Amino acid sequence: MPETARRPESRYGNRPTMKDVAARAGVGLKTVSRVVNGEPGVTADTERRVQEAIEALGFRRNDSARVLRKGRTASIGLVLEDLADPFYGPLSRAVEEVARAHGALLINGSSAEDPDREQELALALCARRVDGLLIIPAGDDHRYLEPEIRAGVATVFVDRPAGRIDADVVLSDNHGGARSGVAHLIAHGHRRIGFIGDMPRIHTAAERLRGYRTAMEDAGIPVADAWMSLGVTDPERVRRAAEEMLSGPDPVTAIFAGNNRVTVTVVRVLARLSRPVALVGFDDFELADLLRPGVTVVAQDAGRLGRTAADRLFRRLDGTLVAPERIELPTRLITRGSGELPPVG
Amino acid sequence: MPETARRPESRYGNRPTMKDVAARAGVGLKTVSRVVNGEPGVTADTERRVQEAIEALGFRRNDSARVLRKGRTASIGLVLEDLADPFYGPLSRAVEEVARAHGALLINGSSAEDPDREQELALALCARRVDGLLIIPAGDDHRYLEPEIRAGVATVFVDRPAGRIDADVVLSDNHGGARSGVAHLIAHGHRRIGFIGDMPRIHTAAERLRGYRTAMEDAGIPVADAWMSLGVTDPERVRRAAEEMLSGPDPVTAIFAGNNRVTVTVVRVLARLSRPVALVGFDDFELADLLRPGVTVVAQDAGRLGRTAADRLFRRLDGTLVAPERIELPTRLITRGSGELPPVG
DNA sequence: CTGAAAGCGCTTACAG
DNA sequence: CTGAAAGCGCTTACAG
Repeated sequence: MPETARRPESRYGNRPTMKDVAARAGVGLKTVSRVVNGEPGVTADTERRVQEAIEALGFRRNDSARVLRKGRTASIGLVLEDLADPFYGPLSRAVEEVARAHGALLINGSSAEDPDREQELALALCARRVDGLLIIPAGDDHRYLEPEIRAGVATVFVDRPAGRIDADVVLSDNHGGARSGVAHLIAHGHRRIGFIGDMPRIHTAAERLRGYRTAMEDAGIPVADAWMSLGVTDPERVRRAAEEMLSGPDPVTAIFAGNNRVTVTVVRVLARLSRPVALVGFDDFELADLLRPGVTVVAQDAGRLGRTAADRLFRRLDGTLVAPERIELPTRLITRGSGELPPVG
Repeated sequence: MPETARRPESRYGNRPTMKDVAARAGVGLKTVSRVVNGEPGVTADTERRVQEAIEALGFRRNDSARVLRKGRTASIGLVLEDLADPFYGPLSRAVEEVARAHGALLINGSSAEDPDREQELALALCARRVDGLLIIPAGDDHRYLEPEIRAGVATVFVDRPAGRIDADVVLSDNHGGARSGVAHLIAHGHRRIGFIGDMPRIHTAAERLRGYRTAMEDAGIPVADAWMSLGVTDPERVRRAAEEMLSGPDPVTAIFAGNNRVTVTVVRVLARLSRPVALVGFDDFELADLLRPGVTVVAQDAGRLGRTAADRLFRRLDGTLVAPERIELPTRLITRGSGELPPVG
């Protein structure tokens, strides 16, 4: 017969357990459980003795053990691109508030726009048995989540739709927003309009490019290849793209920037230019109104995106919902000056 | 004899367990465990059969159960003020990268600058048995953590020191940074300099005010009470504070802003003013260089703050460290124009 | 190379 | 009002 398994080398020192509390208070384990969880059916005197033992021992319930028995972890996961990006901070914060209202903890992680890392993170969260998963996808194939979803992990995609699986998604009207932003430039007399966006495999980038094309087509303006540049949002790449569009015999007179990272770099390029170039950016950003000229943007509400997705997730956890749905939130054009400059050159 | 306890109403559906995999593969539980964990001592043929069963069943190891047995959760917690604040995004991201390098997951939560909420969050993380805790404190009494720290939860404070307990802390040189920023204004001829900061109970706010006082004292300039305003960083409060200092018979000719939230609001107030007022802000922020004038700041490195604290936490988890230490990181004055304006009025 | 038994710290479902 | 037994899904420490 094997010896009693020795206690694992724990970093927690030897934390007291309910058993220890029970022994000290001279009661049964279940009574301690009742007191700890505020369940009824314990006399005031017994409760006092248990409380004293808890404090003397410095006991804190081990929620890992609790989770194992109960089946729900009261936690949800959020996989996003990069917490350092000002777009995701408010989004994550909004999700956290909804989670908190439901008594759940939020675990978020950054995919760094790497599909492998997205998968690794999402599955690690599943292994920790989060009740639900919010994903801002980096990749375009999410079949790896099928067993998890089938096993009951509520899943909602945010900002970009899932790839090759049917799932809830909450996103902004990227096509319509870009279209209206570009139409705004056209209305102010521009015809040679550049588009600088994120990598084309990213859904939002592709949709915004499509919005640009639609607006140009609506106005009957043929688009030159040299006017469109998609790629990483690294400042160096964006700067070069902008400079190319702005030079040569037929430079663009206006630029539509595909996201906040791009807009900021383009603003820097334009600031060094002697002639005025119009600019509309997708995504609002702090201080956009204080620049000269103020930067006209197509704003989306990151907080609302997160809140809406988290609400949907918890309704799924409540078992209220059935079929996956696509929820599209409107964008808003905010004019501040840069988008109203007339064409020059 | 009681019946076998029924399976709890799980939201996970009925996920397959190692036992199910073992049954399907026709092997013992331990063999499945070996395969899942990549342990040696399994023949290629057995391993293949187990892998097939895993895939057929859609098995994923339950890390909650694993954690319970092993004692370490491979996760750390980060309690910060507000994830939507651009200062904390990069800090959190830096911590995440260090955690990832150590194979740990990061759980972060916002205290919303509320001491009760900080405590609630920190203790919830302890109940989930995070291996370590990184705290940007909202409160000034952390004795509630004593039982946890004694039980082995590695704890490192970030940005602000712990209150009433002895613990590691990694912070910026708030006093020295503010002092140099104010000295810079004095060097440019200012004597009537205002200070607008966060609530005085927040350590960084108090230290930066102290730096302001030191610089003024160094220069032999007596400070008027009307020149100092501390409180919430709500735009309305800050705006009023700035406007008061800037009006009256003896208005200030320069303002030192105590953090990034304050700076942004002060910039807005100054933009509407007809006369130039000098400004130096604590904390750098995006686009500070593109404003007219560019905003001179005392910059701290949020990413480095997070990285340093996380490194320290993991060294504590390795058992390398003993006595709590205070690590102070230098700040850097970045001149961009607003801090070099001469006094007017 | 393989697996049965015991246990991690809780909760469930009972019985008294 | 109270508590003993069984079990959540794994890993540990063995023995074969």
